Amino acid sequence: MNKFISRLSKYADLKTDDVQALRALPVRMRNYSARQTLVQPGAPFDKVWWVEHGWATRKRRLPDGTVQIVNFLLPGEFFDLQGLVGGRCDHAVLALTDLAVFEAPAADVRTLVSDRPRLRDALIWSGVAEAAILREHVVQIGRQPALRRVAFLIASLRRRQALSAEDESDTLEQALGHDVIADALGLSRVHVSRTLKQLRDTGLIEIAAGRIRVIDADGLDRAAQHDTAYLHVAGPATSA
Amino acid sequence: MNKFISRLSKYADLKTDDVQALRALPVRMRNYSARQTLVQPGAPFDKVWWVEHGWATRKRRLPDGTVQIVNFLLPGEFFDLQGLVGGRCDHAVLALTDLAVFEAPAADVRTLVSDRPRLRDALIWSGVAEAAILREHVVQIGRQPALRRVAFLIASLRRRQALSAEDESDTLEQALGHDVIADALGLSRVHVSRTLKQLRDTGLIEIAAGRIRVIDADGLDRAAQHDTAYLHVAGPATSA
DNA sequence: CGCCCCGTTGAGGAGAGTCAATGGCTGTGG
DNA sequence: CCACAGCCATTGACTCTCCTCAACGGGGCG
Repeated sequence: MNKFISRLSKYADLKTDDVQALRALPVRMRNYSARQTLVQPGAPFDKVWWVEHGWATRKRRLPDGTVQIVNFLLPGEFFDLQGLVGGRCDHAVLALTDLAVFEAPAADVRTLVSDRPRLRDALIWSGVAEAAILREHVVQIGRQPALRRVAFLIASLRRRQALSAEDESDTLEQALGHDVIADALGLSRVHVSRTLKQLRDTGLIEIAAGRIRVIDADGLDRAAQHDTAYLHVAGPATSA
Repeated sequence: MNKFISRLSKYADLKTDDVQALRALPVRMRNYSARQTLVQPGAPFDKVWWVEHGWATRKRRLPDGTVQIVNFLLPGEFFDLQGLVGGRCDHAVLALTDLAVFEAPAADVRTLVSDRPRLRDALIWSGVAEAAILREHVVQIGRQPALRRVAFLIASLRRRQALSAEDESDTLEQALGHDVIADALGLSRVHVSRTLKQLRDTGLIEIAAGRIRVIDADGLDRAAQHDTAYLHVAGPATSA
């Protein structure tokens, strides 16, 4: 719960009774192992989920077998506003690593949202932030060459993990296969390999045991032409 | 107001008092001419908007001058859940054609959302639907060749305009410049021209006075490998 | 009438994809 | 303890889609 609460706190000024209400939710923890499917496309949204530990992805498989990863789900991140309103999932959710998630019945969260405006706002913010990430993803894939896309992905994942982590590590806490990066960025595995080599050779990153370490964060942002505003890191606080 | 209300009605089972509450909003209509900017990047979200007539786009301009259109805004569509929670805009909103929008003070809509669960759900659905469109956009741009992207864009815009129109026309109600299509799909103007020619030559579409008419909707979907589920057309109704 | 915007068409080039072979690392079984 | 299999990253060679540059043309508008 803690990562989720600390993430939500960044989106709204939660009071102690809001936090207590969250803690009073009848949650259930579930564990998945890497590569396991959490949600099949077409599955109904009758629960609300969030990630406690490990990374997951939203992905779509096209008729010709190719895969596009639409987004990553990091610890503290909320699975979807759609959990609040039902419907069916238009994509799959897949564990990228060993994964621990909490789930709560949609009805209980709906009650929370009705009774507590601050929690409602925090959850809406969470949805707004994910939409911003999606928009940025469109921009990157649509208009950036491979080097910038890869640089961008690494820089943004590092920032996102910092959002709900205590220590601001310069290393991505999970190892990413080249095929994962390729499917996220619309590139081929081979070209991702070449591009990562380029980033290593220019001294921006380092890879050990599959885990990427950012050596020169500013250089990486420059390589990505990365504007950090989109993450809505500070949430409503910046709106003043 | 009518297009907005009829669109929201597709997302939740609004009662007459919900509709009355919407109509009681102190809205203000604004008109813009084509190419005018409605929202600058960085502008605060202190109002809630929706489109009554005409088309708009969300776009981002990169440091090197290239543009990526992130999404289109069609009549009846809601500008953003972010209007409910504030913050600043990470992209620009631009009138693609002459445009009429309604705006309402964020505070009034927030009250509505607090008091009326059905309206709250309808608005959240609206945000969920836009997120779905964004995900689909990522998939198309990431993993589809030019022909499929263009076919997809045309097919999906036609579907979206049908969502809040009475007549299900086979013609896109607004003319799209090739540069607009290019910026939406991450292609060059020249290549869009070639691709449209291909779609015309195979008898899938027809263009008169810049407006695209879909001749063979099924063929277009096949060309796009288009799965219509993502639009959440029927909203929660399909969740049963 | 002429300008300008926009779409069209052609030629050449660049970035990324595909195919394929190699090599390291890990896990497993003899 | 070693051999082998399988997975993943790497590298090379070739191909293809799409981009860029450029010229041309038609239609609308001043």
